[in-house]
Amino acid sequence: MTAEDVARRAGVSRSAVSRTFTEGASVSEATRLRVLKAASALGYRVNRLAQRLGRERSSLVGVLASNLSTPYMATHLDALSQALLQQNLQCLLINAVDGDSNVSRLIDLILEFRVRAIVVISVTPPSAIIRECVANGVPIVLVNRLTENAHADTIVTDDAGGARLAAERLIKAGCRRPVIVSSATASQMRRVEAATAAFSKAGVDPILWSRGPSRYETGSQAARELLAAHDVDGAFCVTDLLALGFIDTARVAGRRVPEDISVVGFHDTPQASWLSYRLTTIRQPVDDLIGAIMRALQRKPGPRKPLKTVLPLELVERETVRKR
Amino acid sequence: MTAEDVARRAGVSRSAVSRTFTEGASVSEATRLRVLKAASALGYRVNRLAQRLGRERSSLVGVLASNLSTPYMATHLDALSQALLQQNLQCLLINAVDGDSNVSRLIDLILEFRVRAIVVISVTPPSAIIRECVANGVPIVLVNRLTENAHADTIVTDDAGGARLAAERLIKAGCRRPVIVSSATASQMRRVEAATAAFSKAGVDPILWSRGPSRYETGSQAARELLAAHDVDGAFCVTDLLALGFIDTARVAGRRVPEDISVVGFHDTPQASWLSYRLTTIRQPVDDLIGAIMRALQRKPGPRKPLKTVLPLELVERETVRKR
DNA sequence: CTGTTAGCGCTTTCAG
DNA sequence: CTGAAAGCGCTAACAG
Repeated sequence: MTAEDVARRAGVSRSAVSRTFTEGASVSEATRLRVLKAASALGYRVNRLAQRLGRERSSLVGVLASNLSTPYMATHLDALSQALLQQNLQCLLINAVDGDSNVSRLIDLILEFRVRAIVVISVTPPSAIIRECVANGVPIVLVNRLTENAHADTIVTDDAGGARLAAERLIKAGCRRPVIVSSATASQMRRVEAATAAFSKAGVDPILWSRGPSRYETGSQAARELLAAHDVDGAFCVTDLLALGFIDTARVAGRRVPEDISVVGFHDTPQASWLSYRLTTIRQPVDDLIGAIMRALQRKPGPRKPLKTVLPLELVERETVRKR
Repeated sequence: MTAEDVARRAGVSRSAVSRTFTEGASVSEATRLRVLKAASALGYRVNRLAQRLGRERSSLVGVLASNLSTPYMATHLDALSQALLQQNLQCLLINAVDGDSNVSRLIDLILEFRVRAIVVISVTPPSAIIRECVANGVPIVLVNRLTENAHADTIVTDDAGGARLAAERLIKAGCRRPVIVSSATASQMRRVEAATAAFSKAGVDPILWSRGPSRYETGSQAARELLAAHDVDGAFCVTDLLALGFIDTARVAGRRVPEDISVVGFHDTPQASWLSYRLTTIRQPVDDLIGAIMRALQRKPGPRKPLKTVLPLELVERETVRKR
């Protein structure tokens, strides 16, 4: 079913058909109706590929993500894909497997679809490919990736500030022998550094533990190793998932949270508020994040100053830090 | 940058360019190299839209989902999108908001992209639109949606069988006053029915509770209401999320799981194995599910018998059912 | 193996 | 407001 078929059946030209399906084109109500009728009779529907082939901006947005099953990423993707749909944008999802071998190739793949823009979550593309996107007129927005690249739009949450909040809370609770557990990704290391600095400033010297992927089991392993070897009274886990694993195995080992060990997480995923945990954590403002992304996508095409947004984080106080 | 530009620079015809980028086309190594060189110098990349516009099958697969942030859906989507990428298929993701107003419109939207196939998870499209897909030569595969429609490929897990397993386990544990908690979606109701039947067969008459969305909070609410009103000794929650919420608030209310109440979930999401829960549940074989989907996508085009797959489920025994 | 020649389905000037 | 005509970038038959 092509526009031609519809035109023939409606007894008009194919331009007329095109026009009735084009927002704000000039067609008389009469022909519009005839076309519409013919179209629905024939089950015609615009071919977006051919449509895009002409000049118009595509409605496809490439989304490069990874670790989708993680509560944190899942929440993000959910919100993002809903927002995209609402703006009449379609989401071309590429799920990089965790040890993102060649991100460049994946972005390249996305570019082949002549997308309107690319949103990158949870992986870091090399600077060269970013430049290439921009050269191709495809804005690229990096979420929570710090990059030196001056071309990409970047939206980051204030990881350092959040980590500081976490460390300070622990200090205020009287922790003198804290651990910081992370799984060594770039954005996690930023949190580790900032927390370490905050602890130092208060004269306490945290033990650093950093290993493996960002999973519940990793937090679990951290607790097993750390509690056996050290006399720990507080933990900043740079991810809720890590924190939950940590808490559970600490409890299995007979430690009480928060009485014996205070724990602070990061993200405020849904699980953090579950009654078994009531985790004190740092809230990522998902809605603001998505809002910023959408704003970046809405910008007019053409050469523009890249957008640099940083979102503040806040502590959400629940029950895994000792009161005093 | 078009194939034409590359051709000019390499001093060949545009067909030569096309051929070097087509798997298994006949080009001499010499021209292939020259084209490749010119292409990379120019930063050329195939335009998939135009490519598809010709005859060839698209590599786009439409995925219609919803509730992406739910651990269960997140796990699925993660696996599915990885599998697609691995097969060189791209994923056009449409996230229907929960109360899926007009699924038809969304499928229609997907169809506009001339996808190779559509995979539907977690919403149920009307029969009419399914027929339309098939009429358009776009196979549609329905995951865990029972439908009378004879055209769609369907892949379902044996919900009834799984529910029976759950009920039988509870009976074996000696539960005489069980509840079944669900949140009233179609596939959940199938589980409710099968479990009810299994209980009846053993001469026990379960209390049915069915309300709200499939969330942790719903399970929590169920526990609050049911435990206040009835003397419950077992619960089959038709979703892990429901089960987890149920367990947590049961414990807050002073009931011990499994000593006072045995609980069985459904799905075996990652959280089910967390140490705070160790939930006995029914395992959904995600890999098999994905495997079946991919198999459906791989099928040759053209008129074919729809594929009907049903996957068996199994009980995974952990620690929320009383031993005896 | 290679170039030439038609399209694929749609949008968009440009005249009428 | 409407139709005719010229592409958009690519692939595929068809001769050489």
